[in-house]
Amino acid sequence: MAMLELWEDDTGSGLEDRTFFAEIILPFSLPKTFTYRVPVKWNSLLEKGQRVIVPFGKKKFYTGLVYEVHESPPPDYEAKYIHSILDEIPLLDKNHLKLWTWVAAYYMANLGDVMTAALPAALKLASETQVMLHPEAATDNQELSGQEKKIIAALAGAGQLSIREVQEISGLKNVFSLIKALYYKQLIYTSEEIAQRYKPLMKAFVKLHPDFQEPEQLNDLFKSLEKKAVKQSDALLKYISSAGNTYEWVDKLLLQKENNISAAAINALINKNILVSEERRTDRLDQYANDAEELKLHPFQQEAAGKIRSLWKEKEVVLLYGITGSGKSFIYFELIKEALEKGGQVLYLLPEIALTVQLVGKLRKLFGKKVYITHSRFSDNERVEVYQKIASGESCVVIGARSAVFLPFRQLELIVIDEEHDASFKQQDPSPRYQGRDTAILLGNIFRAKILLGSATPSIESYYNAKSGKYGLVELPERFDGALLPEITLLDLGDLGKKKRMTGSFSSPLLEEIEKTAKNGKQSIVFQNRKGYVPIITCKSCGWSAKCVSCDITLTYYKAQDHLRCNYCGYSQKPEKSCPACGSHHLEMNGFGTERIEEELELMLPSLRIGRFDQQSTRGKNAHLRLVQDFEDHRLDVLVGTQMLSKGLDFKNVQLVGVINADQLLNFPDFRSYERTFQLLTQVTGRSGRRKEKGTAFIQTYKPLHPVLQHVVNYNYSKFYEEELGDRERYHYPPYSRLIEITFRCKEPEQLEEHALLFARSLKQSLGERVLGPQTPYISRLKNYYLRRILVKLEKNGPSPAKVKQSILVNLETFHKDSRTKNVFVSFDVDPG
DNA sequence: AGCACGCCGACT
DNA sequence: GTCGGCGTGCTC
Repeated sequence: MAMLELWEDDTGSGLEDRTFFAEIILPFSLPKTFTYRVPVKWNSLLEKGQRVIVPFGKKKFYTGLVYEVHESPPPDYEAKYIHSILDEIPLLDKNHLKLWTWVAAYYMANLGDVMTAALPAALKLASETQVMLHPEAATDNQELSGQEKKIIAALAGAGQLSIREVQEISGLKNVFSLIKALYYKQLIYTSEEIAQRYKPLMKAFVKLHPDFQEPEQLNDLFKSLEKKAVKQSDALLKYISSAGNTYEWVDKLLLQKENNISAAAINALINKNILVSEERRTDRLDQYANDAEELKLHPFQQEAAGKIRSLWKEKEVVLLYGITGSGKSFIYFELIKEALEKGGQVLYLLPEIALTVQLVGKLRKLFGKKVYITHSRFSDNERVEVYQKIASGESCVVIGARSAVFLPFRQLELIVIDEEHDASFKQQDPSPRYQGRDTAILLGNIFRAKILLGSATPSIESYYNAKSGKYGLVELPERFDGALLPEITLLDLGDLGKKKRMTGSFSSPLLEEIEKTAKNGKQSIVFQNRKGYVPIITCKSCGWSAKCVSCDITLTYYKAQDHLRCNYCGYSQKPEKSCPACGSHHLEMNGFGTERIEEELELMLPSLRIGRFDQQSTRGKNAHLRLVQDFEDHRLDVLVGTQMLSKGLDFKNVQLVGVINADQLLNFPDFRSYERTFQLLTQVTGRSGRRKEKGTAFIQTYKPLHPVLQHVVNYNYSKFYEEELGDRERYHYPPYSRLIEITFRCKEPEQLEEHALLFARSLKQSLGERVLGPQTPYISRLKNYYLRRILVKLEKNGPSPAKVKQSILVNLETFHKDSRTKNVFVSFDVDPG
């Protein structure tokens, strides 16, 4: 434990004779905080929001966070002592703890889950078991297995190893039991050590020794070096030219690289005490010089910014609704500039950080060094540095995905949430399952910061909030620079089929237009929202179809790799030659994925250069960028792709967008499907046409009268919204509700069915209309279990999640007593809405 | 997250 | 007969 800083005794504060206890959050999914005793010497030192090291379990030590300090000793156990304090100044203040508490309660997560999500891994230190050879170990006269000998040998070589390292070196699987055995034989001993995980980056700097700074002395020095050490004299000269005549500190590596001088020459100068060297702490974050580009707004953008400013006087949140290409970003930039001028911090939230190169570049040109980014791709050390920068209270803009809401802001002035409707603001998988957008709004409220939501296709809930007056609304109905919106046409697949005007997936009008567009030197985008070659393989004689062994989802066939894969879990297998159910060889490929569309198009229009843009074709490190570049530089005429095409790409020369089949989108079994379809089609078709040229978009469909498609064609967002909301209310899905998901799990489907139905009935008696289901979930099977789900809506003004959960649990208990079903398991989760 | 305890299958 | 699989439960 030598690495831990120990604090000085704290006597004379008047608190010496009192005993304090602290509620500590531990970084695991545990339902409560744990009570630890505060050593008397830290009575006045310990504060809420500090990180501490505490013993937990039999021997481990973990980083915990002080949630509360009080004086009530726990009644039925002896509290352990806090081992040490990690932050003298609390890392988090009451604002952040308020956010954590809110997230945990609102999304039914544990505080530990929130802590795990909120703190960079390098700030969560934990002890590791170190293994050492016992000094008096008599290795020779003991009977040891080969595996044990291997471990002893490894330890003899290294002296001390962590269990992890032992595992890596020995390559053994059962290290833990072997170490235990060796421990009992008294051949080794163990201890717990806490490793510092954040390592500051050290850089060497050099400077001319003060003894040589006078001109005559320097002259003498050069004279003596010129004869025997030409390289050194040269190096010294280079140093002087970059350090200037005040002989400043110069980055040693940079000096070497830029002037092509060897490390040996500089080291020799250091050894001779001609140069002085010093290791200095530097940060890893990109530091860009401020190019100080002037921000110029068009009058209509000025006007919109003005409207936003005045709405902020009454409302915390403003929704900026502007179609693709309407110039939203410059309005963000203007408001960011103002926030920075006030000395505040700005959070710029984006759904996914991957496709933001253009944005980051622009922000750096405008705000230079004040721009920081956080990524999931950033290293632990880099994340800690961004975290510390924000915690220092420095005025800056941080660009980040949803988890950036947990950064330790001090002076938060503005939050911009771009592409507000995007589903990836929702964290679905590990708890806390939270909606990043809504959490950001709460964060803004806590800090009294202004909040700006932006989208070309707002989510139903935000649009509703804006229309109902909860948020301010600013609309940009026109395209920037007077550019025209594309003309969207629906092509009736049924009708065109009857008239024999279809070739494979392509209707004649679409095909002709693609050809014409290429001839005119313009580009086309073909949108098909399915990966792979075919999404389903079925048996013609018995109806069997290839499904994933664990997910109950049909397997997609990928032609390039000649295998079937589950798009949900990634399971893959070789395609069957005959039907495994009936033995028939009549296996049929149904439907079209991007691979197959690309292949068809290549056959029909062989003279065109066609590319494919989906997860497969963009997998490699730079494949994605290269493909985008190829298309941008017009080395391709057509780009076939999935919904990846809708994300933030801006192709200037695209004249035509073709949607292969809109029905697939309309059939997606999810209650947000129409909204998503509307958004996706609006975004994709919006990629067509720029500047003064009007674009064209064709949507092929069997349902040309479908209201969603009609609204897309007419750019009729409000109308779409009215109908959609009406529908949702009819089906008891208000657009903004969170749902408690009660999942029943059982190996016997009949038993599960019966159990879930009965339970839902009894739950409906106490909770009424809020209970939905049992649903047939999209994934109905998981490994060898069958799943059934009951949903309970959580209304904004209804009882709290905890209360609702409590009444569900009470119900469940009585239900279990009555029905005696023991092999049906129940778990709880939240859909963050 | 660890780690202990406890109960069933394939092995020296 | 035992090792070792992971399901369950506890940690202040």
